[in-house]
Amino acid sequence: MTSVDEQIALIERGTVECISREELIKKLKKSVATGVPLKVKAGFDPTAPDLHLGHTVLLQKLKHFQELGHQVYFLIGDFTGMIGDPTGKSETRKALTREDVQRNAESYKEQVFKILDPQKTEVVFNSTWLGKLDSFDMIKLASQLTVARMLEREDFKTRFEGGKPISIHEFLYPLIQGYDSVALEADVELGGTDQLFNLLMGRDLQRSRGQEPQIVLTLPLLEGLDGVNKMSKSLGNYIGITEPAGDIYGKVLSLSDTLMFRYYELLSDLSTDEIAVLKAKMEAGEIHPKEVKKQLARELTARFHSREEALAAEENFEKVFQKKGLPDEIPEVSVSAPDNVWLPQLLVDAGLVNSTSDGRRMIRQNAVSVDGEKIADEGCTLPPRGEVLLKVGKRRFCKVKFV
RNA sequence: GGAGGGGUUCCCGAGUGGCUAAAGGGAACAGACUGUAAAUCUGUCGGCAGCGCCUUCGGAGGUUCGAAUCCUCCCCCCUCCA
Repeated sequence: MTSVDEQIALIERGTVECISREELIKKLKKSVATGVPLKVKAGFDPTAPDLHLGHTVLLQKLKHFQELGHQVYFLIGDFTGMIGDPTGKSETRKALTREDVQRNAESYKEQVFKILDPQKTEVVFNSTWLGKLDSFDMIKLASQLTVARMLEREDFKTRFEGGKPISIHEFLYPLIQGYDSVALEADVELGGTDQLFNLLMGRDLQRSRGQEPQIVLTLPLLEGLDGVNKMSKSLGNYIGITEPAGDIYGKVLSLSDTLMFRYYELLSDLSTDEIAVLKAKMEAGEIHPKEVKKQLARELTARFHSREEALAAEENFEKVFQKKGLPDEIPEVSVSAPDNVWLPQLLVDAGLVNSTSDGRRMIRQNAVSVDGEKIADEGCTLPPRGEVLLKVGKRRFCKVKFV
């Protein structure tokens, strides 16, 4: 087994906070001495089976623990998922059924094991123990915390002060998450920096039940493609790990230069020294920033696909965007039409625009081309024969086959 | 339980009877310039087989030639008091 010092070094790499380091050392020493691995917990929301790069920051850290021989508990928060979280008002979130949760869990496993070692990962569901709590237990749990304490949490506080609604059950979330740590007797829990409050809750609850409090490790939140908000599916600023190689590659390349180094720091396997060298060279004008970005794009694409696919994606990318050519794979749509087709309608059928009005706007904006010819007339119609290649803007292509 | 404020198009937010498909900002999209970077400039930003018509302002009714704007009931949110 790796020595305590070496373990600490790997564990601390890239983490924001470790509460507390002394306790962690103590736990590691004990683990080395007894040969008993630490229980490392991380929780995931069952509603989002699409993992993105933001999640991988955490997964990489879990992987580090596995490499050090510890036991990872991948916790799926199905209990909360089945209740249904009403915070996102825009789309009244449906409560998940047992089947949904099960399906999502399978999808999780598939994705997670691209990074984690399935042999050393235990997937657990919090409904296993939370489902057994009765109202009495729940109230008892709730009595352990005051409202003032709750309002210490940044997002609750801002919402409260800003006059935004907070439902009572949202107060229960941190408690429930903390209770998970009690149930698992977790030694370490990982989470994003935004989870700090919830993570600490686990410590409080464990302590109050006579358990040794878990170590809390927080990891930085990865900014999404917009460079402002954290990467999240609902904001649509994410790179999913199951996305096609070309998409991952392209999205990485569209990052801003500043954000690029953030991604290097949080995601790359390069050492901090290597990254510093790259940055210095770029600033000295020895390497073009685009080359630095390409390297990152290759690395990340290869991680979720393969080296070959990453290179193919790069080649394709250059063909399409630098030489304004055509991608290797263009989606194809079959359309049947008795008469000449109005172009805006065809664009809708091909899924390139949302409505004919939208299509007309695009034509007016000189964004539409048919077989490489820019179209200026929104009244344009096409004879329904053979195949045509439609293009809207720079990156929307579709081959339409008339049948 | 009482008093007051509010719910507007993806988001924030103006709009108190016709000039409002609805100001302004943000996001997004397109064009120019680029490195599908940033910044900047320009334009678009409900729908429709086609520019005139249709559907939108929490929901349902009503008044009116005409309603996001007025009335009634309902739903939801916030603040203060108890």
